[in-house]
Amino acid sequence: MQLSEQEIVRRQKLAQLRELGIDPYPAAQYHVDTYSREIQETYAEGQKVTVAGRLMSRRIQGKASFAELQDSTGRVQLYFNRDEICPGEDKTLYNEVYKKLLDIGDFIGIEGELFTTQVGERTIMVRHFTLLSKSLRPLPLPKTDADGKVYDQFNDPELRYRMRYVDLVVNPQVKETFEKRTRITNTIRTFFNEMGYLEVETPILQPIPGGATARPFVTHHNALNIPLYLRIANELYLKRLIVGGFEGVYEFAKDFRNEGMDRTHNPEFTVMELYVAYKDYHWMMETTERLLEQVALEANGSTRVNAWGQSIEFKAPYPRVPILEAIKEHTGYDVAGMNEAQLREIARKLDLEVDDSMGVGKLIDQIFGECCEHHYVQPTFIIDYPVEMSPLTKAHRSKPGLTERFELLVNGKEIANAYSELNDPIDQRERFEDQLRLSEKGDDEAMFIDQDFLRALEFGMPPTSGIGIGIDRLVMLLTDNASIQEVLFFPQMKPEAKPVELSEEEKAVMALLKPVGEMDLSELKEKTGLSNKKWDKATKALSKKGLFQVENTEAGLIAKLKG
RNA sequence: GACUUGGUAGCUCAGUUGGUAGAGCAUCUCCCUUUUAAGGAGAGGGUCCUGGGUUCGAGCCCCAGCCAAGUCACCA
Repeated sequence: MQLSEQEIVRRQKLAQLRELGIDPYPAAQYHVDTYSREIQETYAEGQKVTVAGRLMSRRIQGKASFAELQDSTGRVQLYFNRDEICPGEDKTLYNEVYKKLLDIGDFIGIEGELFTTQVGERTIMVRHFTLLSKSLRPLPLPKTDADGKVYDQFNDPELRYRMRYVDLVVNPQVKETFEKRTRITNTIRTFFNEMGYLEVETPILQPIPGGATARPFVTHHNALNIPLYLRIANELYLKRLIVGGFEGVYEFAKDFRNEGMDRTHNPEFTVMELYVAYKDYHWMMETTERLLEQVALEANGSTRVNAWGQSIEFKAPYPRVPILEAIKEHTGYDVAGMNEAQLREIARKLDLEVDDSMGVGKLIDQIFGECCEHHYVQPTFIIDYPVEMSPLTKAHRSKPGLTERFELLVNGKEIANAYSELNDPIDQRERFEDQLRLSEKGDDEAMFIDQDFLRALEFGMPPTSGIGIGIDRLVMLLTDNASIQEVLFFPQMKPEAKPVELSEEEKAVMALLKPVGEMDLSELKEKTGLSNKKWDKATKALSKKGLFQVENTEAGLIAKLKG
């Protein structure tokens, strides 16, 4: 491993600490009795405190020094004085250990007393300090001046996402985003728990990926020798639980979709799905607007949220707009009752891209998505979707061809999707068969037929209303982040390329093989002039690194370049 | 997948028709008892993303590739 100068220096310090009899990674627990935030909030002059955290900055001035300690709640200033720490003749602990062998980023424990400096900063007078863990890599060190101007900010998104641990240490606002995320999910849990609904867990590995239209990830179960899919939704399992007699069930589900990645899509993402028996989609709209009002309030202290340059008011109620009226309003076309050919004609007039695999549902979805969606900035329920784009939704009680479904749009983005669940097993089987025909036409997202789910419906499911809320996008909205990567601790990234280091022998082999690509094995060996042992070692190492492989062909053994 | 922009020291960034790689912070050495983004003085630190090409000479120009961000497409 290639070490930078600073990393080498820190390793040397590690050795020197051990020579002084100081364990840089002690095993014993360190009893903390105070957090930095408490010191700022409930300061008492002279109070004895024990704190622990990372050393984040130092200003050494001879026999005295100021430093900053960062714990899980924030930062507090430390004052190190040589003669306080080393009352006797031996000044090693200050001069050597503190000044020379500690580094920014090290975890230390501090025992001391609170006092206020002449400049008015609340500070700990250090009496004893304990090294708790030595840091071997230098942290980036953003600094903020009195005007709030930030210097040397650690802001390269690639580095921040790949090394989220560093991002969290040096960028407090990043930590706040994730703390807020947990507050949001806790609020939702409390809300549903208080309504008496049960939080459940359903399979992530599914033999049939159902409940949504999307491309799944496929994996394989060895013992059963069958393909399994990572779930794209958990809807069909939660409905089985309603069949089983639960009044209301919900799950925070990680779903997986094998699709592109951009600032609003990660291959794995979180959806909260809720199903409640004996309810319909009107009830669900009322529940949803109450829920979001509560969530916004607890996340930000206000029902009004400023995000992406918009001021969004989450106070209930939200308008209900039928999708066909939205299309009529924003395009001028009344598409109610149109067939596939007519819709395709309208889509073409609107300069939308369409292809022959698109059925009525997808065409309407396309028109709405392109021409209408972005108009809905304030929370709005778009309701009564055509049956063709809603294969799991109950037909509308009074409007033929439509279903009892709504999507909640905020800032032009879909935040939730909900409906009165289809519980007619015969209708459901026909809808699945329609999907199968779409699939045969080339729509690779159309749904599979889930026979077990149909069997469950045949035993009878009460009238039920269900909803799915995209948690990542909701968190983005409530934390004013434009990218999903900012609200996921570890967003998916391409793997980091590992630097491949080659020995002299391995280089010699590669040098001969690289210009030709492949070569007779024994000829290659002879040309390298390596001993048997060295040849064996070099080629094995190269194949392990994925650069080289041997193929057994009719013409004999052939050495080939790989990768 | 397409286009645009970027990749230079641990971090943030400069780098002029193509002519010996720079700054601030961090690091190291020395000096310094209540400071505040930054105490003073000095020193060290580089695969300029990778591989080709043009050239006497490439961080810079050309080609190919890798990674990222943004926009679009795809995708609820």
